[in-house]
Amino acid sequence: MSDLPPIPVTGPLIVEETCPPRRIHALLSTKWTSMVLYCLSFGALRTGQLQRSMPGISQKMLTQTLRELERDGLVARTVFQVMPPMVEYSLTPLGWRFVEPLRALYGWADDNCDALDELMDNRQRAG
Amino acid sequence: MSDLPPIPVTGPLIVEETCPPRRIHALLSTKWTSMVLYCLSFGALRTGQLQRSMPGISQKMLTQTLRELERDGLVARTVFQVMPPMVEYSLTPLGWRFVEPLRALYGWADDNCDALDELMDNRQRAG
DNA sequence: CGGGATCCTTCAGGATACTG
DNA sequence: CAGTATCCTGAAGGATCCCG
Repeated sequence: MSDLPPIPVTGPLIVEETCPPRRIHALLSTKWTSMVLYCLSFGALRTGQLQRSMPGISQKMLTQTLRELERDGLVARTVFQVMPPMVEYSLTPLGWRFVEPLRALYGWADDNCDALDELMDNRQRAG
Repeated sequence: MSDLPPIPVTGPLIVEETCPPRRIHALLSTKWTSMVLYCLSFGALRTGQLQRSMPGISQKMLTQTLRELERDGLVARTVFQVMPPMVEYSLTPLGWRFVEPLRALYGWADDNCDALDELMDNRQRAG
């Protein structure tokens, strides 16, 4: 909760299409990616558990998100050869690296509900 | 870059629809909102400057995003009665509060390009 | 239980043209 | 320069059904 004074810049700041901020935003702006990573940061989870952890996610979007995270090397998929089927998802070392900024962001949100409330109040009042 | 060991939980973690993490995600998941806030955190900017700061943004989306941020009370709009028109956008005190987690996130991205690169490499290899 | 395949809806967001 | 108004489409994402 520091003061964060404006940083004086000599020239205008340019946020290029491929700069790190834009890239991390592209990754996290999809609806469920960050939530899945966040949930898995509390421990490996089975598909059903994961779905129940995120009320509102459809079965299709859950699988799709997991497939993408798997492809990106952030999540590992472990299949247990039993009946009925049992699959477990966990973070890879690379995946763990992305947890740090996520926890920071969501931790901030938890600690600053009042800011979020204020925002919603303003939105209400405006229509 | 700490270790971030998994946090043991007694019951399953549930990320409710209205919990702070989901709310901050909803705000930042729109395409330009976070970038506008980020840019304005380096100083007040005029419309044209702002547009040039974010290559790729259309004039329509810029205005739309600014209107929403204004409505939410995160951005202030100052009109100077001159010809040609001159309008300046800046962060409100509430807006400044959201800059902290944003700078943290984007700062992390800047410091961890290699993680982002690794992710993209994995994605390429997978097709 | 996990998940593939389809179909369908929505709407974010881009392109364009016009006003003051 | 700043902003509004249309038009339009691509793609995200939800519902559903079926399979091992």
